Amino acid sequence: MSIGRPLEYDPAKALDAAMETFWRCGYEGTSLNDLLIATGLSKSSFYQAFNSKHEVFQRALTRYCDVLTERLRDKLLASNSGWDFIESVMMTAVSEARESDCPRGCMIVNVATEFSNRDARIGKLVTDGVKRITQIFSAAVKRAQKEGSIPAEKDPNLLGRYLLSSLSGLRTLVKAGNSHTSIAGVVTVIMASLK
Amino acid sequence: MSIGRPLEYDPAKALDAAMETFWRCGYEGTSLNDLLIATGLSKSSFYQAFNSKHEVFQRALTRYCDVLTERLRDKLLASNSGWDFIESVMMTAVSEARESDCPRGCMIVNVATEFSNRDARIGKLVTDGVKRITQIFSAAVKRAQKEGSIPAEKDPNLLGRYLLSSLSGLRTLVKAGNSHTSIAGVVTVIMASLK
DNA sequence: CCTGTACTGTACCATTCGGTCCAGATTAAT
DNA sequence: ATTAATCTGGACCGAATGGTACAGTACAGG
Repeated sequence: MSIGRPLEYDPAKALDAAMETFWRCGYEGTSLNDLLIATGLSKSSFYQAFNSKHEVFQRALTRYCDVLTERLRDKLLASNSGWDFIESVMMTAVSEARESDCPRGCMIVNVATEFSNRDARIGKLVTDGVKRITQIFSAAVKRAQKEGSIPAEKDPNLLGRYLLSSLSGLRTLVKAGNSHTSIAGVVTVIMASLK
Repeated sequence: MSIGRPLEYDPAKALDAAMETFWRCGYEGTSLNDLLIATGLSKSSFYQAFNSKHEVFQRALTRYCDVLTERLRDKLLASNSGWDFIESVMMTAVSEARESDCPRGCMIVNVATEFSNRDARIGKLVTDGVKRITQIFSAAVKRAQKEGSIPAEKDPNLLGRYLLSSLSGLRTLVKAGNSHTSIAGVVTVIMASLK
C-alpha cells in the first residue's frame, strides 16, 4: 500500500499521550515541549502528525469524549441494573478522592471551565460531549424506571441532566480536598433523591 | 501621616480589577499585560504594589473568597427563610445561563480545576474557601430545619456539602451551554431532594 | 528648601512560547 | 537503483512571557 519509510510511532498512542497531558494540565498549561515529551515524538514528526497545538487538542478532546461515552455505554450494558450503574458511576468520584492526591476530574468539564465559550469550536465539542453523556444517564434512569427502582412518573431526561450535574459537583468536592467518606455521604444524598 | 507623594490609584480597586481578570481568564490565561490594562497601572507601579503575578493572584483569590462569603452571609441574614435563601442562590446559576454567553462561573472552582492541587498554597486557599461556603449552606439548612421546611433528622453539614456540590454542578451545565429553562428544572430536582 | 515617597515611561533582561525549515539518514515498494 | 515517504536533530524565527533597572518628575510633610 504505502510507499516509503513506515511510521515508527503509533499515531493512536501518541494522541492518547497528548490527551493525558491536556487532561492533567489543561490547554494553556501544556506546552509544546510537554507534548513532545509525552508523545515521544520529535518536533518534526509532531508537526507532521498533528498540524498545530490547537488541532491536536481538538482531536484529543474528541477522543476523550468517544472513549468515555463508549466506556459508559459498555458499563451500562454490563450492569446488573440501571440503579447500580448510576451508583457505581457516582462512586468513581469517591475513589478519585481516595486514590489520587492530584485528581484530574473530567476533561470535558476542565475544558469547559478553561475556555468558558471563548472558542466556538471547542465549545461545540464540550456541548456535544456533555449531551452524549447526559443521554447515557437518561438511558440508565429509564432502565431503572422499568426495573422499578426509580418512580415512573419522573422525567428521565431531567434526571439525566441532574445526574450529570451531580457528578460534576462531586468532582468539585474532590478537587477541593474533601475526604472520600464525606463525598460518599453526598452520593447517598444524590441516590436517595432519585427515589 | 505619610510622607511623600500620595498614591494616585486605589489599591483595593486595582486588586478588584485584577480579580475580575483572573476570574474571567484564569491564571495562565491572564498575561501581565492584561493585568496592567485592567488595573490601569504602569508596570512599575504594579510591581511596587504587588510583587509578582503569583502574589497578586493569591491576593485576588483571597479577596474573592472574602467578598463572596460576606455577600452570602448578608444574603442569608436578609432572606425571608433558609429555604428561600438556598433556592435563590441556586437560581443564580439560572440567571447566569440566561444573561451571559460567556459565564465565568465561580472563581474558586475555576482555580481548583486549573491548578488541581499542583500548588499547595493555592490549594489551601481553595479548600478554605470551599469550606467557608459550605458552612454558610449548612447554616441555611439549619435555619430551614428550624423553620420546618427541611426535616430535622437530616444532617445539615452533609446537606451543606450536597448543596455546594449541586451549585457547582449547575454551573457546569451553564458552561456546557444548557438553556436556562433546563437548568431551572434541575434546580427544582435539587430543592425537592431536600424535603 | 529639603527629604522621602510615589509617579511615569522606557529600555532591557533571559526565557519560553508555538511554529518553520532544512539537511541528512532510513526504509519500503516499484 | 530509483523514488516516495518517513525519520532525526538542530538551527532559526518573531512574538510574548514575567520581571528588573533606571532616570526623571511630581508632590507631600517637616
